[in-house]
Amino acid sequence: MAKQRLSKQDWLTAALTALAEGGVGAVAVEPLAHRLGVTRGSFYWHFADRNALLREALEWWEAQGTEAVIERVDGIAEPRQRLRALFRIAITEDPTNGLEPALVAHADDPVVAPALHRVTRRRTAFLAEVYAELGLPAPQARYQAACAYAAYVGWMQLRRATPTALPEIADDPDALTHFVEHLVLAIPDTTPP
Amino acid sequence: MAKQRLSKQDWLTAALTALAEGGVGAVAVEPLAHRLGVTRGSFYWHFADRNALLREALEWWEAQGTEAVIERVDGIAEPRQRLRALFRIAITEDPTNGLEPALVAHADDPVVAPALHRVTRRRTAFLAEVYAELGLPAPQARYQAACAYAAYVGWMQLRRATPTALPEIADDPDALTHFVEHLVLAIPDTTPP
DNA sequence: GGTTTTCCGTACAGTACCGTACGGAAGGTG
DNA sequence: CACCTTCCGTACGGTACTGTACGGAAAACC
Repeated sequence: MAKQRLSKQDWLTAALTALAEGGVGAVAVEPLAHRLGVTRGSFYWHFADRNALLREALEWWEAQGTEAVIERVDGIAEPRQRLRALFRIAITEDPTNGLEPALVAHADDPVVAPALHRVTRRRTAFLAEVYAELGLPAPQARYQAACAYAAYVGWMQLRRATPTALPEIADDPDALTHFVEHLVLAIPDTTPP
Repeated sequence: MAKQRLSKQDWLTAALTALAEGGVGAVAVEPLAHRLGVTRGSFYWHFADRNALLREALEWWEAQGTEAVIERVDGIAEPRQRLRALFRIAITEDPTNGLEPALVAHADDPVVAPALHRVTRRRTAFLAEVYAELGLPAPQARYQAACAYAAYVGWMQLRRATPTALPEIADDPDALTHFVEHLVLAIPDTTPP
């Protein structure tokens, strides 16, 4: 039923799945081999060691989960529509659900840290550009980008961790709309009375 | 220099520190014993096993990090001021920084899941109450509570994971103000044109 | 100050994973 | 069909952790 011979990509996708489910510690050669129906002999032909698998898996995620999405929405002329499309894609089409919390939990890992750093910078920079295009001055645009990205990250996190405790976050389209509009509409004046 | 004899609480705080730093997998008896300057013989007198330590540590965190904060701000009459105080306390006075991402990353853990569930429900319920007090109808209040709590969770997560990639999130008081006001000011009308 | 309780060290299996070395089967190539 | 490359299984040693059993020191009590 399963493939007899595995490719490198098979191991990468399996690693990303395990990473999203059980964190960095779950990216272990023996359990993955067991799940793939082979022995560890297969792994050590494709990869040098466990860290190599982790590094390559993160590089693949970095490309698919960031650059690909940005390219898809970069052609939308109207900034607000561009933001809406971006958030909706990022939230609803996430192929590796729950991967980001797993990475953040091991942000001190020497393999995880660089990938996380690059992705965060790339995404917040893109957001800040759009908010600036909407008329916010540069510092405000960066603040707003940080807020929006934090909200996105937290949303993904809660949806994965506690879907039953927060039912509207899982499958309520109205809640999603509320959330997206909350991110799109930047608040101009924030000085408390 | 270090205490000769340890109490149960010593193990609990050490477990929470390790949990915040290295995730659930880092709550291991032998490394903790080494860090505390004792052997594992000490541990197995205080606790039945590793899961017991994890469970009790989470219960302690649950009480300190949720109920205690809510009680502190519950006396503030003005709802907006109550929200501001709540968020500022939760963000700036978090004693166990980075613990939540570690928990979310192992949300499927049978010990972690119940604690996470209870905390999420308690916090979002409190937020929804305040937003309702601000005039939002019940569903909107719940949506807004979910948004605000997601933003808070993501903020804590980013601050711990990528402080260098997002410098304003770490130690910029203006960014913090922007963020808090972004959460306090609920957006009434969200229908896109 | 002797006894009891509290706490910790030591020693012993047992488990799960890593990485290496090597042999051999499966699959393409001439 | 020989041959060579690609891929995988097996076997070995090593590391790190878990939990248990038991003895003994350190504090507390009267």
